[in-house]
Amino acid sequence: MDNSIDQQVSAQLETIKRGVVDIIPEDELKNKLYNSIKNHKPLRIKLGLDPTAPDIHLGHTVVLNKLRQFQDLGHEVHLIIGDFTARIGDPSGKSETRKQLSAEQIAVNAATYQEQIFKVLDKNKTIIHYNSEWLQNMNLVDVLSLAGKYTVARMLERDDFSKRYKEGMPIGVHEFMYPLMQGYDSVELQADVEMGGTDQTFNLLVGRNLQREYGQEPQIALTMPILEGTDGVQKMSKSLGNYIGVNEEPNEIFGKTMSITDDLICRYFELVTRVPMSEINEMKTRMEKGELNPRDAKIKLAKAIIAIFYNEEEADKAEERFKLIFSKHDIPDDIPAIQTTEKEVWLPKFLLEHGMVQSASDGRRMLQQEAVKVNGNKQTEENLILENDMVIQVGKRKFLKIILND
RNA sequence: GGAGGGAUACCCAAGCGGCCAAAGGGGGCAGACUGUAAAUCUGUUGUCGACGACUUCGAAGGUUCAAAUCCUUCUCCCUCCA
Repeated sequence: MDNSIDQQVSAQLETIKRGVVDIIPEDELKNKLYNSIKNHKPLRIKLGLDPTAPDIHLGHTVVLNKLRQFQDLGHEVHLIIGDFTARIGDPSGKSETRKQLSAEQIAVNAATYQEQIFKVLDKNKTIIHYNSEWLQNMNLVDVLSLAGKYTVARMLERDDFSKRYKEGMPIGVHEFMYPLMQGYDSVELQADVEMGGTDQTFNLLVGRNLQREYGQEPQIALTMPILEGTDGVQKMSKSLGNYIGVNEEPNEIFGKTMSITDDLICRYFELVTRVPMSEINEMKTRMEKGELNPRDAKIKLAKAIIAIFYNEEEADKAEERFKLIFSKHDIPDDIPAIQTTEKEVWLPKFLLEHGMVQSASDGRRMLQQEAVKVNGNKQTEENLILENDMVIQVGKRKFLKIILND
């Protein structure tokens, strides 16, 4: 073996191993990398996407980030939109019936998806496929031949299948087809590596086995951790409301990042940013020694995240605004302004009309709790005489500027 | 097909005729504090121009001076047996 190639392999491997849970098997990946470098042939990295949930959050970017690293190392990323699977739907009504999507809906979702994905991925090094391209045209003979390559016993290795089987819960026969379809995607693609969260491990391994059955060199299964949400306990998901979305405003991202628990800081750095590991480890020891205020580490983290989805400039602006409001308790200058001709208002209703409170009752409570400020002074009186350029603040984060029209 | 158990606010969960706009916990919001929208502590958490009124305890009826609580029907969930 060539020494300089070996060095390149080690270097690539180090980047690749950052944050991963499992590389199955690592030796084969080394070989693939070696051959790739030697023959100047990029590896084909696969990721399957379900076009049902078009809102991407930081949790999704963990995998995307890894793909980006592969791209930066010169490899090819192949995204597979599972339009065929989504169109069939999953009628096994047990847990959350998977909805059947129309072709138009899938197209819309896929477009939204891509727009968000390319905030992380390099568009020029990404190839998009739709699995209906090959799955749609299979006939029953093809399907049975595919099914024949796997056994029921092996299917039952999958956790949720074996669990449901033991508990006497129904398992639709077609459900066995889903891992096979996903695995067949790898065959069509001749994938070298397939990525996924740890929950995808079984499916990734099916792909490996199928490729072997079809006479191909099997893919490497590479799994990434499931990221905890801003609460630090449960996995990040939209329905739990503990997510940071890639499409959110820089100020929102900044604030939400500042609200994560301290022990999540390094994990976020490792999994969602491109900050070098050496730097992260240094911050970690300095925080442990008390030399580095976790708050400052979080500021750095928040800026790094914004820089990925937007740019450095937006990151700086968000930081400035945050410091102004929370550290100096000042009033920012880019607050929403409303024009009005009213002179005197009843605040509970007025605040409600401008979306500052949930209801008039809520508004009253805010006043009672001394959460309302007018031009920086506490306001407890329910009636207020408006003045031009007056700034009304509810809580720490909601501001409104009054422009009086005569 | 048979037997039983359940459905209460954003979520979990008490209450089983008046003292219930409904305990407790979680979450949310706010205040204090600080290192920050971390942690901790405190308050608050149906609506209404409001010491009162109105709507709410799976749905619809009924009994009662009075119903989340009792009765009837219906819908949905769960457990056991066949």
